Amino acid sequence: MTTVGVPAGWPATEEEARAVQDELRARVVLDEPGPPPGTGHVTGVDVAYDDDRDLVAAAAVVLDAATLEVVAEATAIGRISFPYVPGLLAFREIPTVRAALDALPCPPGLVVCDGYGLAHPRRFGLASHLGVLMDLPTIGVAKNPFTFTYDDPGPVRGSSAPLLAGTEEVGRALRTRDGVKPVFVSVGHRVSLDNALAHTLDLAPRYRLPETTRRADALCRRALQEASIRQAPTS
DNA sequence: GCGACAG
DNA sequence: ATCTTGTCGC
Repeated sequence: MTTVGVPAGWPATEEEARAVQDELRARVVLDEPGPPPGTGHVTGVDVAYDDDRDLVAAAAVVLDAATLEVVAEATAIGRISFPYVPGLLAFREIPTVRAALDALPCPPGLVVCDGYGLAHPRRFGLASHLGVLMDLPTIGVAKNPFTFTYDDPGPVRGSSAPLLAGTEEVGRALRTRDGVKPVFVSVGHRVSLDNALAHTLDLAPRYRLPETTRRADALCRRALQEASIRQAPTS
């Protein structure tokens, strides 16, 4: 497990953060299909917070895309680098997530983020931001529609419908389980929307959420617990 | 101005 | 995100 502070030059205000997004947005690559679904490595990343102790725990869990077995995992502990502001989530999560990815013993392959990529007020959500900074193929799978609207997909697993910002399609609502609320998939960096959907469906054969985010979520919570206990031991 | 708003 | 027990259902 590695420890990280707030990076030098990290945005301190919302205005600075938005300016960073407006500049980095130009580097997003949308014309690559990305790794073929079902092959290679797929890595889930997620973060847990302890606002009282100013702690962030991030986890990266690498799965074999064909079997969904865990191949490798890593965690990182950091300081909270930005408050939660809708549209600026990346500034809160990226430093620690990046450290966890750097600590992996193997290449992550496709990275699956808990949140959005293109589906973002300035079309530069967490998945796109992480992808550009680390030059990795990324997608975003979110649990909520954020500010977007969507037509309800058919009731059967695999059905999808456009996720809309006005009339612009910024992602898809994808049903991963029969009759269960869909997840919201958007492209991050260097992956097509069709492949993003195929990956997400492959990664969720049984539960609503992809195994990548389920594994990463469980691991970062464990890491946060251990870090909190270490900082405030019980006597 | 008011309300909504990924995690 | 996080605070949190039991409970309804396959």
